[in-house]
This record gives sequence, C-alpha cells and structure tokens, in this order.
Amino acid sequence: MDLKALSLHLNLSMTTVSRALNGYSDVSLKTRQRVIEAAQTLGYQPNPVARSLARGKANAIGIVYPLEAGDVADPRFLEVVSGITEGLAPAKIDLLLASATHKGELDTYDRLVHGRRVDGFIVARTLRHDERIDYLRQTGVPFLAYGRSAQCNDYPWFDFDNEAGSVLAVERLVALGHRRIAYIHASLDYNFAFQRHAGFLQGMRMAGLAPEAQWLLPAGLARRSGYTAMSRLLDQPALPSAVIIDNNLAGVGAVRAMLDRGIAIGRDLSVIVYDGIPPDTLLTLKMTSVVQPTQQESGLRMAQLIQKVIAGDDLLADLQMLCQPEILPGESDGPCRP
Amino acid sequence: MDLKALSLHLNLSMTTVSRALNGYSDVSLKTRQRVIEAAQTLGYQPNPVARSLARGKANAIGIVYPLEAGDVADPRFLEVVSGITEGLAPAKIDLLLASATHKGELDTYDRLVHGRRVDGFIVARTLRHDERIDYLRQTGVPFLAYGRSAQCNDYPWFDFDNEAGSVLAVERLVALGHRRIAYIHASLDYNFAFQRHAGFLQGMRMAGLAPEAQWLLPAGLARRSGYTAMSRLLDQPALPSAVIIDNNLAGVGAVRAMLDRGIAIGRDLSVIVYDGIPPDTLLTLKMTSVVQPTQQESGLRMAQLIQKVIAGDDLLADLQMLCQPEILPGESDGPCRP
DNA sequence: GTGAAAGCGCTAACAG
DNA sequence: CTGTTAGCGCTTTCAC
Repeated sequence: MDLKALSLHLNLSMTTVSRALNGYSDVSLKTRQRVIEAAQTLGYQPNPVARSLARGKANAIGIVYPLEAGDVADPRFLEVVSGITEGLAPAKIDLLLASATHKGELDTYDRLVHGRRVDGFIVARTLRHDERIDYLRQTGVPFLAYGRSAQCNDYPWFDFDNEAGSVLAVERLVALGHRRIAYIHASLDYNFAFQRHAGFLQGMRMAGLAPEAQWLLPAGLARRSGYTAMSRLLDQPALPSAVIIDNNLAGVGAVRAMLDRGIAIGRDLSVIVYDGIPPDTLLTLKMTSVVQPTQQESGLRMAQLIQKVIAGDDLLADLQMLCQPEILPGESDGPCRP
Repeated sequence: MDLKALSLHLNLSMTTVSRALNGYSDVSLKTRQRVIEAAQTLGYQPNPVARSLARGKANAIGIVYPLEAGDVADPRFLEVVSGITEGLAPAKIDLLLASATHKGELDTYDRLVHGRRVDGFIVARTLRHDERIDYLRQTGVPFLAYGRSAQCNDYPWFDFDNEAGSVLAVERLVALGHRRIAYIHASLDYNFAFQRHAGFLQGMRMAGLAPEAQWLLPAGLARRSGYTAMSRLLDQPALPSAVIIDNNLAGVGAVRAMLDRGIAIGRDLSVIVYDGIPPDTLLTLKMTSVVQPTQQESGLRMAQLIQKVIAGDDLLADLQMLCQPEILPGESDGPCRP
C-alpha cells in the first residue's frame, strides 16, 4: 500500500493525500478525515526512505559508542540509549548505533556524516578535552553532548550539575560535624569527574576546610579500583572521618574494602557515594547518595533536546540543560565521633 | 558531490560511473580506475538514502532490546552489539537499535518492518517459547536468532552448544571423583538455561549418577540470586562435593556466599561456572569455567550470518551456527575429598 | 482547496 | 563497453 494506491482509492491526487496526512492547513476538514480514515483501515505507512530522500533528512540520529575488544561495556549506557530511542520514537526518528575503536572514532563520525545517514549525533562519555566535540563543532554537524567538555559555551549539551552535587555532599558531612573528609574519584580526564572534584574542593573551601592531599585518591570506574583506593586510604596512619566517592562502581569496591576490615560504615567512617549502589550488587547497606535523574529519564530528555537542536530554531541557551542533583539520605553516614 | 557532478567531471554517464563504483563487470578497467580515483580525490560518497530507495533495501538491520524503566541493562548485550556493528560496517549496513517495553515489543517489530526501515532483524535474549520468533517467522521477515527457541529447525540462528558445555563440566567433575553434584541455574524460560540444565541431567545420566532434587536450585541472572541460592544450598544437612552454575552473574554471588561461610573453594567444594567471572568483580579467584567465543566475536559472526540470511541464497543448514564450548581449567575445582 | 509536474540521488533495464 | 531512459515513493513548488 503506497501513496499512489491510496490516492487512487480515494479519487484524490497524491499531493492532497500527502498534505492531509502531514497535517498541512490547506486541506478541507472533510477530505482530511476521509484520508486519515482510509489510511488507517488500509494500513498505509509512508515509506521512510522515500520521505527521507524527498526531504533531505535521514530521520535518524547517531550515537557512537567506543568499545574495544576486551573493554567492559557500561550497562548504564544501554539505559540511556533505551531512554533516547523511546523519546525519539514518536517523531519517527531512529537511533543508529555505531561502535568504533577509540582511534577510529572520528572516522566513524565522518562516515555517518558524509554518508548522510544521520541528521545529528549524541556524544556520550564526554571527556574534558574531547576531540569528537571539537570535530563536530568544526564541521557544523548538529549534535548534543551528554556531559560538557571544558569549553562548553557554544554547543548544546545535557548534563548534571556535578559541582553542586559535591558541594551538597560536603555540606551534609560538615553539618554532621565532619572536618576530615577524603575523596575518591575517577580519572579527571572525564569531565564529570573533574567537575565533581572541583565541587569537592569548593565545598571544602566554603566550609573553611583544607583538603588533605593524601586523602584525595584516584580510582577508576570499576569496583576493583575502588577497593584498592579505599584500602590505601585505610592503610594511612591518620584517617579521615568521612569519605565521598564520585562514582558508584568504585563505591561498591570501597564499601567492600571497609567491610573486609570490619569498619562500621556510618559510625567509624561516614560515606557518601554518587548514584548510590548499582542495582545488582551483593551489598545491602542503604547508602547516602548524590542522586540524579535516572539514565532512562536522561535519555528521554536528551531525545527532546536533540530534536530541537536539529530543528535549529532555538537559542543555544535553551539547548543546554543542567540537572540539579539531590542528596538521598541513607544509613552510611552519621555524626562525626571524635 | 553527487553522482551527477562526478560523472560530469569525468565526462561519463552516471550509469557508467555507478557501475564502475559498484564493481560491475562490464566496465573497462581503465575507466573503472579513473572513476575510482576521481571519486576518492573528490570525496564522493553515495547517498545511502537514494541508494536504498532505488534498490528497495534499507541497508540496515534492526535489533530490539526490551528494557523497561528500572530494568538493569545487560552489559554483555552491548558487547554483542559492538561486534555486530563492526561486522556490518564493511557492507555499509547500519544497526538500528530500538528498545521496547516487553509488551510493546511486537509492535516495535511491526513498525520497523512495515516502515521498511530494516532489511532484517537480530533477535536477542531468546526464550524457549518466543513469540517474537513466531511472529517473524509468520510474517516472513528475514531474521537471525541469537539463541535457539524450542522449535529451531526452520529458521536461522547463532548459538552455543549449551548441552555440550554442561556435559563437559559434569565429565570433568566426575573425572575428579565427584558424585554429589549440585546445579544452580537461571530461569528455564531462557532457552540457554533450559539447554544447559538438560545437558547437566544428561551428563549425570551418562556418568550413572542421579541428580538430587534438592541440589537443583533456581537462581536468576543476578549476583544476589546466586548468593541466595548458594546460601540455601549450604544450609542443607547433606552437602554436595561440587556445584555447577549456569551463568556468571549468579556465579559471583555464589562464590561470595561460599567465601562468607569460610568454605575453601576447590577443596571443600568444587565449582565450575559458565563464562568465568565477569570482568569488573572483586573476586580474584581463577574459576574453572565453561568458555565460549566472546560476545564481540559472536557479534561478528552474527553479522556475517544475517547478511547471508538477507541475501537469501544459502541453505538453511548454512544459516545455523553452533559453537562448541570448552573447559578453561582454573583453581576452583579439585579432587573429591571424602 | 486541489492537482500537475518536477525533483530528491541513485540503480537497472534496455539499447546501441 | 557505454549511454538513454525510466523509475524507487514521497514532498513541494506552482498553477488553477
């Protein structure tokens, strides 16, 4: 069932049918209803390829996921993707997922852009200095960054207020009487980690506290690195009374390290972790957490945003969305005990 | 730079240029080289949308990932996807990822099929009785199943020989002197779990052993359910000397449960787990495992297969691929000690 | 309010 | 071997 058949069936021109279906104004109400009904009963579905060709749009947006053989995939990424596809579906826009090796990533963008396969991109896992963003900005391809890079004034992004989250965490601990606060963080090449780190320093400064260099520990986005970092922290002669961990994978490892040493979490040592504890974990402790919209929700919002970006009739300011985190109180922190 | 511009530049017809670029035989070698070189230097990239329209093919395959809000995404899925996209890229075929709620899943297939957005599908997470497969078979849409369903004779699939894997595991334990063997498994609605379970029973039968009903424990695809299952097993008055676990998420939990009870893995209790221990885990024990091609490798092979399926000139037998698992010896099993 | 006709960029018969 | 000519199915000026 194509447009021609449908219009023949209705004794109308393809033009009219097309306009009726696409909600143009200059069609009589009666005709429109007749057309829509016939389309429904005959099960007419416009061919998206033909439509794309005629309109010069791909009706698809791309997302490139850099994943080497042997890499561990990030389950949260899939959840974002799920939200994105859901938010894109009503507009009949598809999500094209391309994976690329880290070094071949720009080529992949290039292929997709020049091949006119997508109308725009979502760039995930933003780095502080991100050559993908530089590249896209330079080529003028519409895109939305999931996370800001260092230079974030002149392109659209969706992000969390990472500084604010850390400040909230510090404030809470300070209110509980803590003054010796440690911080475990992922690589500062990730901009979210950089921002959270900056927020931690700022929160400390605001509270009149000086962060101790030996209590600022790098870890990674992995359970094991969190375990190691926490172990190293606990090996020190002078211990903090509280610790903030900037991602929940490292968080799992850190908590396990404390348990292994018989430390009473929330009493001996207060802990606040970003995003709580991941869903499928053996730990049952309710962690005090910095929480943000879920990955799915974020995906949904990003779907709306990227559509606006592509439409191109919004001000840049309306294409930059910063979500405010909150503190979800749990049982992993408590008053500072001398 | 489009085809017309390129042919104008070369003083050739669009036809000839098109044929030269698409590797048709009836073009003189000289012309072809000239064309290819010009295309390269001028950076010509054919418009895939136009090509799709002309050829009546979407040049994309779809993969539907059912993910409800709140579900935990399976990182391995992303690894498969990565392999698939990689394998599809040389043929300029895109991977369209659509997520769907469980109940809306068939609608999603329908939309993609009738919208002619894809030439075929890969169906992941196959169930033993899978309505998606029934649906696709019935509508005649080309597809490849990642995992067989109960009725698997008349459609293409890629799968592991799950029965064989369990038999291997049992045989190894029996050779080590074990006779009391427990089995922890995911929901038997998943066909892989059903098959591994069947393989376990078969292996026991072949060894002249009768499986004990109370040592067959259901768990899920999750750490915590593995922990629970193993705890329940260890609470029993009579204990087995070995246990096989059919997935590595439950495996993590089970191992942790043993450690928490001070059980010496490989001495007090021998353990074999499918797929080893997942990458980012706090456990360091080298597990004896049933191993299979990695997710990425599987994805690559599936990419080849689905292309054959779509081409449609292979026998069904060549479109069904069964990979043989192997045993990777580790430190988690040992001789049965009375 | 409706229709005729010209593309969108490429492929594929069919001639030569 | 190469070129001419129709499409693929839809959108969109431009007339009426």
